[in-house]
Amino acid sequence: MARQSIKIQDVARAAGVSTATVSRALSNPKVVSESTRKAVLSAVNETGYRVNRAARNLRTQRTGSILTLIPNVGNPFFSQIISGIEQVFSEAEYSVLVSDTANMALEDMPLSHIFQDGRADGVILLDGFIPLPSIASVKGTPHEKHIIYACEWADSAGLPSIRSDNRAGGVKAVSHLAALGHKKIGHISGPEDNVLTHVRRAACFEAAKAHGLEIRDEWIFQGNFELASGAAAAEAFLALKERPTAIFSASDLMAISFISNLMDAGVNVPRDVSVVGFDDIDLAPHYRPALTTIRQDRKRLGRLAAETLLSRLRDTPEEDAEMLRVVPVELIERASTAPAPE
Amino acid sequence: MARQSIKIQDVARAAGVSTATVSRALSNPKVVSESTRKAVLSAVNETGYRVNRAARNLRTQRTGSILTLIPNVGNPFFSQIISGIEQVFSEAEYSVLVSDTANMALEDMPLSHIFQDGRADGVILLDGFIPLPSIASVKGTPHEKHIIYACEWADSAGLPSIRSDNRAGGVKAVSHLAALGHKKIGHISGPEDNVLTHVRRAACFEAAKAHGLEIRDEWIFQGNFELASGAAAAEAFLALKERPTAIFSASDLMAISFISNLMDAGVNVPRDVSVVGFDDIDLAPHYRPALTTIRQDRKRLGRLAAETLLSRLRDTPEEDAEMLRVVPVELIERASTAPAPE
DNA sequence: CTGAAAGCGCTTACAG
DNA sequence: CTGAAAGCGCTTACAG
Repeated sequence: MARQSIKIQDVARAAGVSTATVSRALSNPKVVSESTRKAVLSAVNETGYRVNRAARNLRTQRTGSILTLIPNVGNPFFSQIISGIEQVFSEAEYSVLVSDTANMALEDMPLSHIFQDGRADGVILLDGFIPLPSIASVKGTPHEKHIIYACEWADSAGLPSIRSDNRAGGVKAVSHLAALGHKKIGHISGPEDNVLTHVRRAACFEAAKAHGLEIRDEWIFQGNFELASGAAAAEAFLALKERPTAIFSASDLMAISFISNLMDAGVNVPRDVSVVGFDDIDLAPHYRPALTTIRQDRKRLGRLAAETLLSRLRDTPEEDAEMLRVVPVELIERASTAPAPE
Repeated sequence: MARQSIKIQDVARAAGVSTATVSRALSNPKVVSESTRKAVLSAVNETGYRVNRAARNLRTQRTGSILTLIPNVGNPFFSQIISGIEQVFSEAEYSVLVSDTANMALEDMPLSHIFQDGRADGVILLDGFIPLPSIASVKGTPHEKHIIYACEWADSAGLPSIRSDNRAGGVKAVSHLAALGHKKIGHISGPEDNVLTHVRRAACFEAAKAHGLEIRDEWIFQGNFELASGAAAAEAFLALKERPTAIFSASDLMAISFISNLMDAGVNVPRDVSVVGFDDIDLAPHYRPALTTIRQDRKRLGRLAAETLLSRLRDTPEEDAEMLRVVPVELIERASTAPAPE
């Protein structure tokens, strides 16, 4: 129960060896003899010694931390992804830092600073919107390989990307509606500046075309993935002279508030209109009608991103080549979709 | 655009001063003359110098990080709290670490290790369930003052606590039901081992008594704050011979799945049964019936916790005395409550 | 297998 | 106001 902080010197003294040997016994046990290893370990226990990270980090030129850059920490969508990331990295003895890009002013803060400062050994970008000059600042540095995208991405950044199969998701959603006999479909999209928006919308159009479905410009409602924009889409939908019989929404949140507002106006889901969401949030099966949706496995996505970064930090050259990992998605049929009316 | 890392020595050379002066110009500008400060600053710009944190941390014996300990990082409930914490600390130039207590084995990991390791300068516990011996390990150390609870807590830990006014929430919920003329009420509680469960349930009983409401043991449904347990409560509710006309649920998630399952069985909310939730999650107004609930301001709670810890880290002795900060809650009347039947 | 010694890159008394 | 120097607590060639 020593009070003042115990340092490696104290352990060395207690074990009757040099500090070098203590250090080796702790971080590279196989190079010391068994007897000294035991002596060191018991001295460590006696003294309650813990390695000081600042000292180790300074010496080894690493930090033992990774940083996640998140567009909005308050958005519950990210919690499962972060959880997956944290799981993998805590097991690998890394600390996980979270930063909200909204509080960061990335325009005048190159990502290279994160490494120069010694804040993290690697970065996971959950935000496809990091300014490219900021990203470019690491090009040509040893840390170039230690930044990856998860979930969102930007093509021009030239960074590895772990993402859900957004295209397959859009195709599955629309094909499901086609199989139910719908001929006219609409779409609630994400915000225009988001990559996911474009991929999911393109997939929607692609599948609609493949199945010979009609899809008019006025049936595309621009949202922002959040609840309120589903309500706005409902308002626009209700004002339509001619309505589609089915909607593919690019997020569950928009789907839910869309449905609630349709129901309020006496339009029944799924009898009058079928709705497919995207995400499969925890609440989806508990909403009424239970939401048919495209499940993305966010925890798995987080874990996969973490494993990818980890192997790059450990410098496994084989895997470095892989620039894209796609996590499969799944159609979950529930009660918000039904055969097309008459 | 120098490639190899620039250190303070390089800046000193470029500015024609000593490293001591560079250091001062950067971290304590008022002690150097204006001319040298300018010279140093422009040398910093020329060279692209950034202070190395490991070196600074080692020298100053601090880390510039705080750690949040979370029972389940994947639970969206915490995201707003974390967001509030991150806002305050990023502004104060601290990094925020997240750790899931589920991955931690706190039984054999005293919290004091966090400080000994030099992982963080302070800790925010979002988990009321940290083993007391682990907490006790910091008693009597300089870091004793740098651990606080947010949201949950444990009375016996003797740590400062920032929390919502859970009691007032329970009282407001039940008083609202009483005002609507309900005479028989039930409660869906959290898990037995959680502090919030006890406070909210006690408040429920207290208010029921004050208003002369009947509340039977069989009308108390044990849940766990999560969606599935609301469905289980609904099943138990539907099996009752005699039912209460109103329910106070200790979380919105349980309230929502409770209502969905009641509706499935032909029991209408709010016509047959009124339901009040707790939390006011984003979805509450978009569910149907829109959920009457007790709003907790989770972001504010997070911010307040961060500010409290920050002032302790900065050693403002005045505020140290404050052991309890309670964030007010608010009844939000929506559509899931109505006057008692007949 | 082990130790003496250098050094990671800063900050801060101390002296002037 | 400024500089020379010590030292924060480790790890790791280097030598034996």
